[in-house]
Amino acid sequence: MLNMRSAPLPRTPDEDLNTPARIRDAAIRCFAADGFRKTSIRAIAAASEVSPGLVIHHFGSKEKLREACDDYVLQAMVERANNKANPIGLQAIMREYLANPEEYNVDVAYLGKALAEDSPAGRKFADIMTDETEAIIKAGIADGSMNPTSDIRVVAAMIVMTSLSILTMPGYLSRTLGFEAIGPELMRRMALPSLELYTHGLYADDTFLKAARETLAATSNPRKESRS
Amino acid sequence: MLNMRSAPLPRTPDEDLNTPARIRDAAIRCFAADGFRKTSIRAIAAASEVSPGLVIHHFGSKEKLREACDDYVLQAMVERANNKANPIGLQAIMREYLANPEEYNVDVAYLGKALAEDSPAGRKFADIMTDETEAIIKAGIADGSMNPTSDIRVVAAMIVMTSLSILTMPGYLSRTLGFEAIGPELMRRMALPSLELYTHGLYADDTFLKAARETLAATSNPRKESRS
DNA sequence: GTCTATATAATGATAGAC
DNA sequence: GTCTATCATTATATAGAC
Repeated sequence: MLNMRSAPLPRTPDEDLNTPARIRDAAIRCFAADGFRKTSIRAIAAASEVSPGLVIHHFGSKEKLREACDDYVLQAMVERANNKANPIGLQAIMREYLANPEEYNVDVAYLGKALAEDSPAGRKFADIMTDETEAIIKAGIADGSMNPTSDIRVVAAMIVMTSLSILTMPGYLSRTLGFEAIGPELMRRMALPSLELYTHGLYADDTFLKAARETLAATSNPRKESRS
Repeated sequence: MLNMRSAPLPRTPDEDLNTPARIRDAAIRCFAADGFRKTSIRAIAAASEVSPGLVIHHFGSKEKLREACDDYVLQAMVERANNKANPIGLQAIMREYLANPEEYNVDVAYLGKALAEDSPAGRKFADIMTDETEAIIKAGIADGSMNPTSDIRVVAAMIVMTSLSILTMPGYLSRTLGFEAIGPELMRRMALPSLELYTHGLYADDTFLKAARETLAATSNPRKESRS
């Protein structure tokens, strides 16, 4: 049922890798730690213990190296994502975090930076996640396990944004909750209250909702200044 | 009751500003558009129609210029934030957006980049917003308008993350919902479903919540490997 | 395949004329 | 106050030896 069996990644343990792969992995670590823009070819060369020239020789340019990293990380993440069970977005990522301790964090951090920098990999990941989330919600509403909504896509986007925030603003979250960093402990603390929120909602009654409905109805076609 | 009266900002309309102020405003626009790191002194100089040397002459360094921009934007935002009414985080920002059309977006975009780049202004803004949100939730629970939770701080963090995502990932949100950019229309579309989510929750029953409670209870003190 | 050396460009910051 | 010119650093990328 769960995919806790397969290791975080079949990513070959250490340095029985060939040079391009070692450079790529070092680049992924660098990009994950400092972001693409801040990371220099020199830093990647140092991290992979080769010369800066060799990095370019194998990948052509920093941009092409990024593409290689994007592809690699995306494939790894999507692979894992496809094994995920029901609970939506946040819970899914939480489970992943809880299940896999380290190693996994590199890809997560990489995507976090990719999302924050709005790079191609970040966009693609967000889009995939949104579509999947929307499908899950649609199915949930159909089978009665989730509440209907006036706009599934918006709900999917909101849930995805909350989930992705854990990746794009890990410093904020850990600081706000008093942890040193994102990790199993923090995730465990969030598990229950987040489910409570998604189960019971925040507002105790329909006051705000009704008010908004009326406001919107009134504002909906509010006699725009004459069209002519 | 609402603060729609006061203009978006008393920020003096155009260029009856002295040079440092003009440079600062141009820098804010540049940082808001491209982020701090990507923006060069030269770009700011061009945008404010002065020489690169003058930018440094007035602010000492790019970092000091950033601090000046941070202070200015933060003050403007906090000022507005203090006028906000009840509805939590997301709704508050939505209202701001709906009330103020343009001009306001510069500050919002600035903070979005600041948050994405994890700069001092972004941190401070997020922290302020979290504390305020937590206080509002606490009060809401006390007066019965909001549902109790096992961890107010976590709920506050989640709501803040969702709200801030609109700032840190504006491209994602508009793309996902099929808009050209963040704006009143998009905000209007989100208003109702987000309130529905915060009012009724996503899950139709307690299944997941109960399951999580049991799992956590079982995992809580799961006989860690002997402590010795 | 891998390195060293270097070309080329951009950046933040300084110096000094006006 | 404002500019021009320039320095010093850093960056990506290239060239050619080994």
